[in-house]
Amino acid sequence: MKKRQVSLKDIAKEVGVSIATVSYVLSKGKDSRVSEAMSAKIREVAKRLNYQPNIIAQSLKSGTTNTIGLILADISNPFFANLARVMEDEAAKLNYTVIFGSSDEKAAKSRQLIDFLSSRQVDGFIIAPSEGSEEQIQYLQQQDIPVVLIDRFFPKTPTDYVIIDNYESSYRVVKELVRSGHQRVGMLAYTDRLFHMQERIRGYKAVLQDNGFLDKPEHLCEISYEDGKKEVQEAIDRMLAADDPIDSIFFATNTLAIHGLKHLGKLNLRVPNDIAVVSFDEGEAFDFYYCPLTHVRQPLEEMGKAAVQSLWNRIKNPDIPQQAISLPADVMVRKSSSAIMTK
Amino acid sequence: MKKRQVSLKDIAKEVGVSIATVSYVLSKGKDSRVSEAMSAKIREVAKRLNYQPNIIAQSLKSGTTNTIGLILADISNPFFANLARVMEDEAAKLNYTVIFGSSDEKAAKSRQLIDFLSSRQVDGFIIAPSEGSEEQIQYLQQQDIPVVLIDRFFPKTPTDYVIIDNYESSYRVVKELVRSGHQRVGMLAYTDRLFHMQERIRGYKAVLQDNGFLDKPEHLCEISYEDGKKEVQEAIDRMLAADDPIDSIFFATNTLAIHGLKHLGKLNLRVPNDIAVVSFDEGEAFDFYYCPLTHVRQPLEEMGKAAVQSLWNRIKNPDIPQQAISLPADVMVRKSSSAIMTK
DNA sequence: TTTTTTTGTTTAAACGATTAAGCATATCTT
DNA sequence: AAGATATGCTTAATCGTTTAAACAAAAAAA
Repeated sequence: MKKRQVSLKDIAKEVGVSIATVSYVLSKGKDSRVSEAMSAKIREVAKRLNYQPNIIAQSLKSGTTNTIGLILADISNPFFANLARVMEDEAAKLNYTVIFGSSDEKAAKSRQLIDFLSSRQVDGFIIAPSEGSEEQIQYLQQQDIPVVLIDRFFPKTPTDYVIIDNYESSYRVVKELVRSGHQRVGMLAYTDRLFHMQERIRGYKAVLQDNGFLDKPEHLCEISYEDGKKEVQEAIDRMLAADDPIDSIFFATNTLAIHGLKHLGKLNLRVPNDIAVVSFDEGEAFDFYYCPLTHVRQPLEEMGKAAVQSLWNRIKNPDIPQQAISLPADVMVRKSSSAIMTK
Repeated sequence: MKKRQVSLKDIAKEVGVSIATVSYVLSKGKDSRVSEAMSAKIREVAKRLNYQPNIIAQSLKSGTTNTIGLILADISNPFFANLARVMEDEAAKLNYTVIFGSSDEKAAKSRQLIDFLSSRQVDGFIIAPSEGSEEQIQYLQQQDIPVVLIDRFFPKTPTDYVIIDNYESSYRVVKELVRSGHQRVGMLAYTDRLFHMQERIRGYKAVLQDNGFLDKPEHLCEISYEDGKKEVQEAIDRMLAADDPIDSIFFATNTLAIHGLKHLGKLNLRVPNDIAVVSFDEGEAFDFYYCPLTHVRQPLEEMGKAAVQSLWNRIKNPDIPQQAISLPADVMVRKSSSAIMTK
């Protein structure tokens, strides 16, 4: 059986003093009124018995757990894994632990996670909210449980959040394609109503509009999360076989880009000569792609830090006004968006 | 301020009954002796007030938290991120939560994490132990805290663990190089004394030995975790500039491979014609490498599941004999290890 | 010397849940 | 009808910690 941890009681018994005295020494240190001799003795015994305070008990007493609930779409997605790592470190600096869960972009799973983490009494949440989770966020707010959204947010539900300007970034990266002479830009997006995705789409459309291109609905394909790979393949096939085939693609996320680029490879299409490509996000994977990718670089480090800081702020200071943090994202121009070579 | 959660007390007051009665109804259900009428009423009120049991309090009472402490080298490394994801799901099935931390292969960080998670009263640990953490593991065992090691283990410290046969896998993947005619195989490993790494090195050496090649120490380069990228570059440069330059490289981990392949690219060396390559692990990244990589495929899914199951087993059943699980790994033969083309 | 203040420690309640034991009533046995 | 058993609920202890309040003894002030 697991050995019972050493408790204040054990120390108290050993020293021959009350539990309270031990607690004062060990938790208050200098500014308790316990005599120096007694303090020293208690500390010595505590050390000898290897006392470790039971955080569960402390939490029950204090009503605070020094724990952050982190809900992401999928921890195995490098975008989220990297974010998680940044947050882990940042939280540790503030003496917080992170408990995470993957929602798989499903509102039901998100709901489960929120309930679960709530009952574990997390002090606050950092959430990349999935579609349909808006009421869940509102619920947390009604309960006055601190929440910071990351990557996405709900325009109609004011919260603290940390994002990048998706419209702007999208606009700029798609414009790269147009600037290098591409006229029939296709876009692959996920079929969700989340603001970040809609903004990326809006950015894409704005570029077309501003350059006098027709907005062809068949050039914008929305992909489900469930069967992304297959749908991406079909969408690309469709856009290439159309009367008016695309000459370039904008991938709205890293996962879409990964599926898409693999498929282009299978079709023996070369980037950028046969088809140009731009994408959101980056990753080790793209570093190995034969053609360096023009992409939107999200400042993961800053986003993660800002989210943790913002949450910490709200926890310590529940009544400050809501803080919307929009960080600048860089558009990294590489070869994949360059001009079509005339053969 | 954060609203206090609804407790049994609140329900008891509302219904006009004792806390115990409420507890019996809500936790024991059918087999309590509370009358059906009373039960129904209590359940109704609980629902109306949206009662969520306080897991912290339950944990304090039960001495069990349904929480697993997971210590990995780095959650942003895809190998570990994928493992983490598998474990998260598997743990959830058993009604366990995962709290993770990244050790960065440092014993000191590992020690901190263990202390930290212990004081949070995790029910057990799954650890990919870093070099120098052997006594930490022994300590946990002395405390009868369940531990399962993953990816690595300590031969002198018997524990439950889940690994693959690193010697065998290494042997087989290096043999691929030799089989296709390579005679001067270099190896990049991390400079740690951990068993998995030593086994991979042993496998490599065994292939050389079995094929009558001299064991050239300068063909085996050990890289530190701190400055991996630079050291990999230097090591490759050195091995190529030697009197007896290598014609192929075995990368002992995915991170080494990533650094190494990028450097080969910079040197304008083509795989496999200029230099052949085999590696441990896989990843999205390698899918985009121009030359499909011969590699050892670790069964992440099975490893993660086995580790969680094994830990669960030990938690529920502290006295069963230790279980060493060694899973088979596949060697995926691809183009990167193929024969040198004579030009 | 008496009163006040300071010092050093203990008592006891609390956090929210669980559960053995207790205690009435009600129902069953003979 | 008396004793046994079953039913339905409450009391109280417990997990490990914190902390206000109480208290006794010592030191300082009057």
